[in-house]
Amino acid sequence: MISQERDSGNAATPDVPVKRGHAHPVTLREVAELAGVSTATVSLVINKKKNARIADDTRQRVTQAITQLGYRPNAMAKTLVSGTSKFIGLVADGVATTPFAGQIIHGAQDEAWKHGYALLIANTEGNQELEKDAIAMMLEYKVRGILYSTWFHRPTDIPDTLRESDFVLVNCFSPEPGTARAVVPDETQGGRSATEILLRGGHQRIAFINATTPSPARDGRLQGYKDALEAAGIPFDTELVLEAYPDQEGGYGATEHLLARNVGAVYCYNDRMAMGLYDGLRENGLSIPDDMAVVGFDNQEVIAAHLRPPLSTVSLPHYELGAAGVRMLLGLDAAPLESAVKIACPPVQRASVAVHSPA
Amino acid sequence: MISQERDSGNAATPDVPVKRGHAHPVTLREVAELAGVSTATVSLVINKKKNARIADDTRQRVTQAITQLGYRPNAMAKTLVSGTSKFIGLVADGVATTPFAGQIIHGAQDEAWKHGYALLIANTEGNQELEKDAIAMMLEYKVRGILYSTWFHRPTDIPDTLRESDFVLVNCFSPEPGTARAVVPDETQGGRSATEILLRGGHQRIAFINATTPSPARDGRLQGYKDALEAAGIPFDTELVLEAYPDQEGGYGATEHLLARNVGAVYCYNDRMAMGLYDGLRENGLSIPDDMAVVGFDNQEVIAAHLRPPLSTVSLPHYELGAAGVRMLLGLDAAPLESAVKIACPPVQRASVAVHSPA
DNA sequence: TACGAGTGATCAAACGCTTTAGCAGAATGG
DNA sequence: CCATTCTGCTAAAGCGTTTGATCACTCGTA
Repeated sequence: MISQERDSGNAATPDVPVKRGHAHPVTLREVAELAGVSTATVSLVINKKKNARIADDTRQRVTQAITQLGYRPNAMAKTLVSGTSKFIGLVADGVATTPFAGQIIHGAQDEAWKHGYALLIANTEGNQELEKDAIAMMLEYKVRGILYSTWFHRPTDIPDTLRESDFVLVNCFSPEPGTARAVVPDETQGGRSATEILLRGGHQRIAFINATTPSPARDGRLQGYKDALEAAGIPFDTELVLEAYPDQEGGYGATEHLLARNVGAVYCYNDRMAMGLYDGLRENGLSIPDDMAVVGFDNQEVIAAHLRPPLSTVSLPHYELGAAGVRMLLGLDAAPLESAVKIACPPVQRASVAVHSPA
Repeated sequence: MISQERDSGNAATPDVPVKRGHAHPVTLREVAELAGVSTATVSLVINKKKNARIADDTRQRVTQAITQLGYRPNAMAKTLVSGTSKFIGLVADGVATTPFAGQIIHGAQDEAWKHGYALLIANTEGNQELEKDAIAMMLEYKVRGILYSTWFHRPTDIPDTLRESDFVLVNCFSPEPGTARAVVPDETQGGRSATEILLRGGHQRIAFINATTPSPARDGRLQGYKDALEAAGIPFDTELVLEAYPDQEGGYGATEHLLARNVGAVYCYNDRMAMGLYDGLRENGLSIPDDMAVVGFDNQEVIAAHLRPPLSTVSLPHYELGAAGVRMLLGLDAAPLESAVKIACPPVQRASVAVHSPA
């Protein structure tokens, strides 16, 4: 005990806050006693209450006592008084699992932090039971609100308990419109941007390899493709829309069908398909972007930025989704109930599409 | 008031818990009043105190009141009384950012949940200031302990404030041994396993493309390679160890040097290098695994499982790191101070190495 | 009959903080 | 010189739980 009295080597600086390890935490009262004031005064000083009248001298003594004791407020006690915590809950059905969707966490965390909130996360892996428990836990901790997110963009049912709190759907939306605030990626604009990259590359005959799996992404990305063509005055040709399972194998498998279409450019439903397609094209002795210009979708870093050549694509704005979700929750962004707010999917140009030098 | 008595449209099912939206939350006292008992009794019932004597009849009335009111305990109040919360803090320098390391979150979350804890996460992106604030926040919320994690395996300094709480280093370790509990991947065993995949494939002359960037991984993976060779009675040949920047471009760039070595098998420092190498080999008209057997390291799902052919590799056990970290923190796993606990990197065999049929 | 033991439930303090009403004294004004 | 205002600070209630001490009974037993 005695030997613990001073930190070894610290003897020269006596007024340094004592390292108390896990000892009994310092409370407001102790600070008050040291400063020779009431706890009320200390509280007022700490919270810099605007209309509290505190003598400068007193203020000094208090702050001095605080640092001397190494006082740390007990957030639980605060919350108990105020009724709501500085937590924002994030329940995810797999955000932590899937690679890039972890950005939702990241964006939410950054934005939350910016406003003095901390993130309480729960990964439910789609397990209903877990999900219920997670939400219950968050409610018990009096979270300011809950972000309910999915790892891929889709409609989702809203658990009953979620309604006991403020909440915002992130990367998903309610099938019945008007019942929940939501923020989702703008698939249509994304599809349009992707197609436009190819159009700007001077291509006219552009194929689209869509996913076989039904989803808002599938519909939106196709719509964007159509929109872009229409805007460019190019008639939409059903023949040029293929379908494949949205992964590398799907993209690879689509190669022959693609080649049968006699096109010079292709827009893939996602980067993984594009990656598979790269292999397929290569096996056919075709080079990218000269024989075939390719764009993907998702901007899945590990893939897109490092394929040979690097893949032009469109970003899924996961980070922004998380951040926007938090802002909506806190009422900083408009959050219409009628329909989901759409976040742009910005195009990312890389070498898989050659720049067009108009002859 | 009167008009609120019943939920509109709910008149037929009077005993259903009232949906109270964000109204004043139900407290213990209200439950007690409804049940005609004291709050103490309600508390005892809720917490199923073993040595509390409660009449069955009373117990009934209480539970009935609870569901009728839709009571939810206030975790903050509980925590205030008990002194520590059911939170485990996770501070990460980029776990949420980098794709597969999100698994640390996932593993920690699952394990924490299993023991009744929730995860409080903070992504510091390496920002010291943020980090300090994050830890402070966690301390204020009286977390049970903190997991301090890094997105790649490395030595790390331990922030002072961290010591005010229980903590475990995850995927990193203290440069001064004996000062902190830690859990890290077993790079050496991983390197050995990777090499063994090739050895089992019947290869004798095996190159290793190591990273140029110094790190425990670089050292460990090399050591494992040496160990495996030694165990197989193959002399270590410095010539066969190349170095490159650990990404796709690095792997690609290493191709020619590799080919100059006249080897039939190569073990890459990571999957990204292997991915680049695939391109390089292909351009040289070589096929995998016939002309060159390849193994990687990391088992980065998006890449490894979907290259053509799929890549044999070794898993970085991020999920397990997170889970083990939590177990250590809670004292469920042994957690020596002297040195970091090593978690196995299990090999994952895929088609990039042909099975050896001994002649 | 009275006593100890058991039973079922309550009392009240404590957890650490915020906040409002209000008090004592100093300064100001008429 | 007294009334008023201002200044600086405190007392105390309250936030929703937990928990050890206690209490009012009812039995069985000596």
